[in-house]
Amino acid sequence: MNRVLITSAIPYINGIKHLGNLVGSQLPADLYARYNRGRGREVMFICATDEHGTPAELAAAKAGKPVAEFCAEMHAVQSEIADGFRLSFDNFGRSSSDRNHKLTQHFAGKLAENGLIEEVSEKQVYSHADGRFLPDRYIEGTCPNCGYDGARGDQCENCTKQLDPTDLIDPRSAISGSTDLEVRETKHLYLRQSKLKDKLDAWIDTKTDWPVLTTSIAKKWLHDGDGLQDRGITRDLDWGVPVKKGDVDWPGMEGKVFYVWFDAPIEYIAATAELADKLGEPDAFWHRWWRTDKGADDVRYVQFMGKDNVPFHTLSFPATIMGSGEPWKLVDYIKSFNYLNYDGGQFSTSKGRGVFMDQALSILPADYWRWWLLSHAPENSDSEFTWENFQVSVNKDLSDVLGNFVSRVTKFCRSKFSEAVPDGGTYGDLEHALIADLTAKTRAYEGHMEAMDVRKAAQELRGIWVAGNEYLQTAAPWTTFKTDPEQAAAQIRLALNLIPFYAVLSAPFIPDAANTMMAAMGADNHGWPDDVPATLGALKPGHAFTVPDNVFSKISDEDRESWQERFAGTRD
RNA sequence: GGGCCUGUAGCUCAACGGUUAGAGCAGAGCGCUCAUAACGCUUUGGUUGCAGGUUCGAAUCCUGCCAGGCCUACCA
Repeated sequence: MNRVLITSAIPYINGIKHLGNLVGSQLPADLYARYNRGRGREVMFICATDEHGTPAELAAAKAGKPVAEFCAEMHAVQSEIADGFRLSFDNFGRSSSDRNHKLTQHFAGKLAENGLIEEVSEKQVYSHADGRFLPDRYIEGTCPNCGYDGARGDQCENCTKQLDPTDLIDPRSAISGSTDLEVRETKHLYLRQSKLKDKLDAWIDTKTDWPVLTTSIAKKWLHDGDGLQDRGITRDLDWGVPVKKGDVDWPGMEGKVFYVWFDAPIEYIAATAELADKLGEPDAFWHRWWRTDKGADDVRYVQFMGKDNVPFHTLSFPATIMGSGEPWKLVDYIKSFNYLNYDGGQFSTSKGRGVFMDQALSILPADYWRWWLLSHAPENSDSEFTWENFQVSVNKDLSDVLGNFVSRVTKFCRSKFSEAVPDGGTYGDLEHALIADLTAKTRAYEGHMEAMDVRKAAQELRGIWVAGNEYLQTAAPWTTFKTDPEQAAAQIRLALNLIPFYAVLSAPFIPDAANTMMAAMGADNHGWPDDVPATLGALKPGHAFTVPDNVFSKISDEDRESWQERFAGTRD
């Protein structure tokens, strides 16, 4: 397994995402990408913006901009924020790209050729005032069941009854409030997933090592009721991928676009092709990641996503791939996450509740967020962000354990020796015991990272940092120095060597701090410590370093309190 | 309504059916003084949501109940 293809669920274009969105896909995907690069594997890490669908059109209208312009701007914004969090995408593409248009149309054409597309005539609600068909949940009215007047066309939020838009009393458009609605006949394409049910079922059955969260959702959809249902893959919208059969028109489907969930996962492939275009590379560049007949047969493909994305990635997208009859790469492992809650409730984009990605970066460096979010990733159940927990965890782990270690070692050496690795002395039992301990811990850390056990990996990494402080306390070079400066030199030489070692191991979690540590130590070997003893001898006597400023400053009580207040209410 | 997940120390979380249920933080005590009032050591703290059952043995498996969360297919 020397080549790893990693995709993160693609964030929707209509606004800036909150920390829950970040920790559910992009951040753990980045952790895994950085780790695999660190291990020397060839990595293709892909993300993009998901730009189609009704909410994008509405958000653009609200911003008073043409949807294409709005999406271009929001893509730039999200791209900049991703950079701010040090998300190391090889490409951050756009689902509205020409590549995605072509590939989506290609897949649709192949599916049609293979008899997996069905044309269905159905009735949908059209709003004259809005000039558009309305998805069920964009229709509001009075619930026939409980009389609640804010019921949506798909479900009444008050009594939770499932509804059909035509059930509503006095229906109106949720967009404009207009009651000038009409039920119209419209033709749509359906992906005949039901024909692939057994194949999908058998495929899922082979994925015994996937998280329960992933497989249970897939199983539910496969077996619930009548089993996997066919799915509409077109919509009556202006903005999207025009419905075509490959590169030829699709009679009767003029003016329609593919459903956003049909084209979004295809963008993983398209974004890789977009990268080839940017680099001026031929199609072979991306084929070797995505076509098993063109070099992708030895690729391990891992997807990261929040639990809400699972049905599309376990069923619809694989159905698209399988149904094409072409040798496209299927996912090998799906890592899914639960939700992160905020201070006793949910993050809410509409209410502006919680911390959004841009706000997070405006108050603290990316590493603080990365560390907390990853070390508390909602892997087994929903987890909760509180400011108290955030402050205590970050101060303790990053400032006291890691940052202070770097500080005490470099400052001690500067004051007793110089700003260079001291010569003299030899390693004794204590030093060899530390090296053995760190070797074991490093192997354990690797095990957790390979398994994508994010929290366990963070815990192990923290243990590796702690081992340095334990060693210093036991070796006590400040005491040794008084009687045996040579021995103290050997002790501090080892301690100094821990800094670049820590930097390389920690880089997937806290890349900026890792760079700071490497730079301060004048270290240029970013290679993974496969050989821990050798790595801990990399900085030779006489090697110059500088004492860095505090790698992590602490979060004060005043800051915490002010942020707590600021983010409790409404955004902006 | 149905499905799935979760419930373990004050908090965040561990624990292939197998010693006495463990870590970190918080609390208490001691030590150290190189360091960002940092670090290290020791320690208090649990009827594993409740009630049954299976088993030589249950936090773990089964049944029922309670509480919280998510999903339930045209928002994405």
